Amino acid sequence: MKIATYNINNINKRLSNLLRWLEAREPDVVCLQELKCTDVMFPSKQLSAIGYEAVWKGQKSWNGVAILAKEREPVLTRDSLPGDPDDIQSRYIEAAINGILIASIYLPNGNPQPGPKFNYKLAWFERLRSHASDLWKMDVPAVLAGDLNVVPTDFDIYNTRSWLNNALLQPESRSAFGKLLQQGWIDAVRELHPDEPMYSFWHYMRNSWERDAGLRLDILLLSKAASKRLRSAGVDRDVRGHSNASDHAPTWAELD
DNA sequence: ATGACTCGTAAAACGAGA
Repeated sequence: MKIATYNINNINKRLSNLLRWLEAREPDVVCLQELKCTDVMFPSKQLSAIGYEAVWKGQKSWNGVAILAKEREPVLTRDSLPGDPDDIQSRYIEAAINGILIASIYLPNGNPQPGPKFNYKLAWFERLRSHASDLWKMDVPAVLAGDLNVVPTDFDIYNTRSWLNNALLQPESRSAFGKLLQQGWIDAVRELHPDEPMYSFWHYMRNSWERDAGLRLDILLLSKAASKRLRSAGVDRDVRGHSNASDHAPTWAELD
């Protein structure tokens, strides 16, 4: 069962890129982020036409998350992260598919820092830690997948020189990610590829793709029951080089 | 280098993204 996460950076603007990748790689489950469309604008008919059913939580202009499943109906379990009823940003959706609990996560970017956006990021991260802890205790196959907007270590970025003040590299962001690992969650791609950077994002600016000036931001965290089934993981890098591409590439893990 | 791309939105050579 191949489970992928892909920050699509506007699903309607890049629908042909998405459909092309789905047909080529045939992932069983796809967590999408940055839909950048309202609920009524989500292209469910086009996805259904190639065999993917979906649950989604849209928002005008920004954010927006979805979960797709091939030849299956995802069973929605939540469409927001608990802990702040006043948070109206669409950044979390969760569904059960074929016996696995799957979350699609678009963690706040947090720039500029310090400031209110960074405070929101850290507060959101703390809510995620709390919810992840509850899921861990359930001891079920679960996958937390998404754009976590953190560069976990200096090995996960081409060069830190121009990024030192960025919210993605701050010790507070890295510590918050570290707390998820301390709960026991396994970083699937890093687990199977400890010696390669495995970037998943290349900025549109400065010829980042051509220079392979990347960051590893898109991550799949596996519960104990899910990690026992981990067989392979990777990044579909070639997708980043296509015309009209998102600045992120699909990242995936295959479970037995 | 408060830069650089890309886009949505609206009427700002702007803001958000990362």
